Amino acid sequence: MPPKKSAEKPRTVLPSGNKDVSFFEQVYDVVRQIPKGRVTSYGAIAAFLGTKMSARMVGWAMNGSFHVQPKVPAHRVVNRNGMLSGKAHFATPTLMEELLAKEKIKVKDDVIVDFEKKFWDPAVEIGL
DNA sequence: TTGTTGACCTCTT
DNA sequence: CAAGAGGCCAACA
Repeated sequence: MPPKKSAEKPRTVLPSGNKDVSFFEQVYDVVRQIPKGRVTSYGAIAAFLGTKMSARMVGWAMNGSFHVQPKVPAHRVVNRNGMLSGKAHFATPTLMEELLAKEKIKVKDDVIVDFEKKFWDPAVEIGL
């Protein structure tokens, strides 16, 4: 085989040698701070980072959170409506519900019950 | 290289 | 009240 430099595929997240903190790292860090039994929304994280418009990026970050370490409790992150929008992206479509059930979080019709009560605002907990 | 898609949110019609 | 479009950043084709 000829000398091909691009032997490995580009890492989805956390490129090697990148010392600078990326938007994704910020998301992972915040999600890891989510206490057990609590949940947050993509927009809340995005807003805490500074731009609430980047809520989409938060979702993309979650996509790579599965192969990122330490593992990120992506099941604790839902959309603004408290709906398990990303449940289909988990290992199994019921995994998210299962994990939330272990957190004593009730899920009804793919929607977290008392979402507002279990809502964890990073801007208040971490934002000081 | 450009163009499109994506686990969203908010505003406007 | 409901539906549509815009906008952010990154990865994939």
